[in-house]
Amino acid sequence: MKQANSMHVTLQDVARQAGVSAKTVSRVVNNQGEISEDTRVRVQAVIEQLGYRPNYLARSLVSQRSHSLGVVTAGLEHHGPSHTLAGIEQESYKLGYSLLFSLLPEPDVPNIAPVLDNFVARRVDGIIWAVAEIQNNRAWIRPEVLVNLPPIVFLSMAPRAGLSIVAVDNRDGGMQAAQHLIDIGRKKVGMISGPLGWWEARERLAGGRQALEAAGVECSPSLVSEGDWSAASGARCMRQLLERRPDIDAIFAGNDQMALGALGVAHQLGRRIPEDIAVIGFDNIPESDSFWPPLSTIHHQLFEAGCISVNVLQKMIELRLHGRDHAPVLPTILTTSLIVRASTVSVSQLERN
Amino acid sequence: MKQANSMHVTLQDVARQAGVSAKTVSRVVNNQGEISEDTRVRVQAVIEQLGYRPNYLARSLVSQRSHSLGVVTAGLEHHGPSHTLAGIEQESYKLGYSLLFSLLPEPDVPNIAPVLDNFVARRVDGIIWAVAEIQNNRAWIRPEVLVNLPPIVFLSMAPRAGLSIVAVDNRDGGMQAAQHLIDIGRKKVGMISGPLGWWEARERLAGGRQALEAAGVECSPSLVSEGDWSAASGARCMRQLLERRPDIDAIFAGNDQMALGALGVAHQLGRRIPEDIAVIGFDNIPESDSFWPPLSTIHHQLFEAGCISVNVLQKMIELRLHGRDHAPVLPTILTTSLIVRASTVSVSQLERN
DNA sequence: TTGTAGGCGTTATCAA
DNA sequence: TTGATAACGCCTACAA
Repeated sequence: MKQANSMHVTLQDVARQAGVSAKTVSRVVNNQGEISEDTRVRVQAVIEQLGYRPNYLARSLVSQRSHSLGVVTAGLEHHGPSHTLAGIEQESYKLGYSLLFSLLPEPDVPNIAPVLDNFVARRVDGIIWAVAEIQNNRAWIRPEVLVNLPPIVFLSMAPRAGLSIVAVDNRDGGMQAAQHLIDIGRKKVGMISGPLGWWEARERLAGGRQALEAAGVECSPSLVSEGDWSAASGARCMRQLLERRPDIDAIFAGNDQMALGALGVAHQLGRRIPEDIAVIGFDNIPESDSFWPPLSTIHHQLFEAGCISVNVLQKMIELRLHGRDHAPVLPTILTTSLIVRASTVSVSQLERN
Repeated sequence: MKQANSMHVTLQDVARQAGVSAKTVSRVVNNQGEISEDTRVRVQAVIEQLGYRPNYLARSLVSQRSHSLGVVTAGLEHHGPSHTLAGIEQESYKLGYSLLFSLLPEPDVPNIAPVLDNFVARRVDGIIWAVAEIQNNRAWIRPEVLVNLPPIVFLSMAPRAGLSIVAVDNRDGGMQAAQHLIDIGRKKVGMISGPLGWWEARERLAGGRQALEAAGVECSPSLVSEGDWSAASGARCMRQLLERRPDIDAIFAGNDQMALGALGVAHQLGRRIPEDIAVIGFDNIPESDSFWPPLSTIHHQLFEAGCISVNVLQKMIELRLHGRDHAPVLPTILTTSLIVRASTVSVSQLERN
């Protein structure tokens, strides 16, 4: 007799009640194998009557697949990570995976072993590493570590042999931003970069530099200031830059928040935007359209990056299942696009187009 | 002989290699029971040599606890949900729970059964419902449904008998905001509310109304406009309000984004902030400090709400484990605080304090 | 201090 | 079309 205090009805309970074997019930539940319409209906009825809910833990134990993915991320309060996570979740759901979710307190946690161990212990089918590349926080990525892990996809890092990577083309985005400032005739472009420990910040800055140099526009250290992504730091950098170089006629900020801070300082000092100083950001956060004035910026597809990473991972999982491991992996690079608004081009000019 | 193609080393493998029983290895792994230092060291060595990783699925199967929590949320791109989720994650990690994560595509998905079924199938120990209360998207919360579910904590909804609820005091926050505008002598307060299908939006608006009425300040429908939380909608509402009531001398926006939109329109129309129009928001998003001018707003503790919800849930889980179910549950209501910045009080006045 | 037997809920294999 | 039996990896009870 089954224990009465058990909260959950089991396959066995259903089988007994329906007068069939456990395997038969299993077949009904999984819609698998040939079953007489007769018994299938009868079993189905008992399932509903008893309120049977399958136990995926047990199923995973025997099938050696958990149908779950581990996701590691950090800085959810920022625009990028949260949008990427949303994409990851949606695509995972579509493909029938559940998400096991780990949030690092800081992006450069020294010891990530516990997180990975937990994923392995719970037998996730794959892992998505969605933490920004900062300092040497990817030093743990070594062949001897990876070999004991399920398939992994890395988001936002420089291409690297043997790794599956999905990234936005930050460098090209930086080039587009600077090029736009050049195109509207600016000659003294100040750059407020993100923290240079971040790969993405370095890329955006490098892209900006590249465009300026190619156009023969000044690009000296006195025109660059390093922020920390926050609006407050953007304001700080803006003040510093204007002090050093009062002749600045344009600003390329590493993200929209810092651009917001720069705008505030410009207002405070009575500089007209865009007449005196043109400002462009990066990210195209929803609010940037409502800044004063509306902010020109670089749009990139974070949500899509999340979706793609899941699909790539899914393929890797399938490959491993079929024994064909270590198929050559190509990095996926997503392109960016320029959004022109009133912070770089006067309203009258915008309307003319 | 153990299959060679198995990716994972098992307890048995370790036991064989170490020349002990599986149970002994288990004891070492779980640090439980008395074991001679001798064997413990020997077993530990084999564990590391073989790279043994315990299988939590199997452990959960027998122990009837998964040490995982299911979290349902929506609208991660917004400030509130992402911060709450961060709090939930951090606290869960501290208490040794992993997070199973579900993101609803919209806050009012008609059929949430699949999400709950998945959680049950994976035998989560508890569930946190962190979806905003919108329209009747909580209609599914019925006793006959809840009884088949593990313990659940609900975030952000009106107190309701028999449910564990953690919520911010949006109404009091709304009162604080309006009271501040009254305190600085404003007589014509326009209100830009969030979408009125949202419980939180209604509460904030109701709080504002309550304060205005109590102070004998006008509070007519012509002074209220309904946005959708977005900055763009804030701008739209602001224009509408100023058209209807050119005499408006203050704005209470239901969140900081809409306040941002309102600020933009004010600039566009040449109204001085705060001299002509004082503006206050709600949420205290990080950027609000860098708006132009810096935004007065209502701060609330979303991260903490997440932490608390996990602790409440943990207690419920413990109770159920000890057979004492259905202990009386009290709603946890978090207080808000007023942040005064230059959008309601002139800079000179701010500095005087 | 250590080992044995049995079971957690499910699926795979092979017979019937 | 169905059913017995044996895993899956681990833990609890009870013995030794």
